[in-house]
Amino acid sequence: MELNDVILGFLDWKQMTGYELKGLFEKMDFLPWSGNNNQIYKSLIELEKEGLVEKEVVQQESYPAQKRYRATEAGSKRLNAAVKTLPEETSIRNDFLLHLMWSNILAKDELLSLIAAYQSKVETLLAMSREKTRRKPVLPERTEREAYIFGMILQNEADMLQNELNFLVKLRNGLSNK
Amino acid sequence: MELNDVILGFLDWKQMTGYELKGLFEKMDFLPWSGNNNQIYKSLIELEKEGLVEKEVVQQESYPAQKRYRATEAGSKRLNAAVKTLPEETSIRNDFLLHLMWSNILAKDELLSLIAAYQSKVETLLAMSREKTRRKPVLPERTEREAYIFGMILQNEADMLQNELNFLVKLRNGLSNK
DNA sequence: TTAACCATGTAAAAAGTTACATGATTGT
DNA sequence: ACAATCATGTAACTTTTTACATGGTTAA
Repeated sequence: MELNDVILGFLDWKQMTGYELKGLFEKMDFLPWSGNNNQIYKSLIELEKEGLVEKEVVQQESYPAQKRYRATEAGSKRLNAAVKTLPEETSIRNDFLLHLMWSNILAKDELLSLIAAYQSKVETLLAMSREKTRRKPVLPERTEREAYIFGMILQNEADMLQNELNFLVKLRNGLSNK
Repeated sequence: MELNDVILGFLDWKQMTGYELKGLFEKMDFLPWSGNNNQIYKSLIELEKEGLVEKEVVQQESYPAQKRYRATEAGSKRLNAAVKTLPEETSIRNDFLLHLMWSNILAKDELLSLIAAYQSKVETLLAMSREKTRRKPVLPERTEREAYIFGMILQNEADMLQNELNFLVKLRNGLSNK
């Protein structure tokens, strides 16, 4: 699933502008293409050219005109096909492991404080993740099943972080006598 | 830690060629810059220009000449500094979650078979990961501590996959009555 | 004879991030 | 006054992946 497919999913859920999409991408950390993501505007133009979305221009008094997009029939079909493909394997980029890899040049106390520093970073991220799950954003909840699924997706991030913490604890314990 | 720093780590461990480095990057899945990675040659030239590595050209009868690199004093220093920086947060790219996100358009049996298909993929990856850990490649084991650390790094991949499997099982259980 | 290995590199394309650019409005 | 929000886009840059390019050797 690439960026365009995910956008298609949102626009199949409800009509919205590029600006609103940007906000959603920012909030949902499990989506790649985060940060200051203006490729969305380019994608929308592309999707429209392919006939997968259609737009409606809404003039406003005080703000610039909105371009409100929604998925077309063809867009829904394309989304359906994309969802059914076999998901790619999860790719993880763990910078901590790269540090650990060459940590032999560190003294023991330096190594332990590196681990401690990273661990507290992960703990902070976990707390933030839980907080975000608690006051969850507006999510598609068209059915009970969908509501459950989005709950699980939000949960997943915390699971991963907890797993990382477990690893760090194991690591420290193993290091204590070395 | 960027590509050049990781290369520096290898060359601080022992002298080797770009070709050998390529092989190691391919084997170690926790390293980004995998696959057919020829940027290594460019990096080596760059590192040499910066005086962080030095090369020795070894002529061979039947094969092309080898350029054997090793880290310089300055290279070791740079590596040391890089290792001490606070590691970046782990970034995960989970394509399965993107599928799940818009799986509302699937019938229940379609959803379950999507999950099953992905699960068996993860199971295969886990088996492969364990197999790789069993007959581990030549790793730096300059000290007992380093040997332990590389063991843990290899372990980490399996941990992550197992965690993903646990998530999938939880998901299926939760879906059974929806 | 075909694939894998040894050994080096260049080039192009794709994907992703960051910065630039504009400009009114609303809340602290 | 300053930051954040609303709203759209372009441009440049960095990173990563894929393909091209060469050419001998060794093992199944």
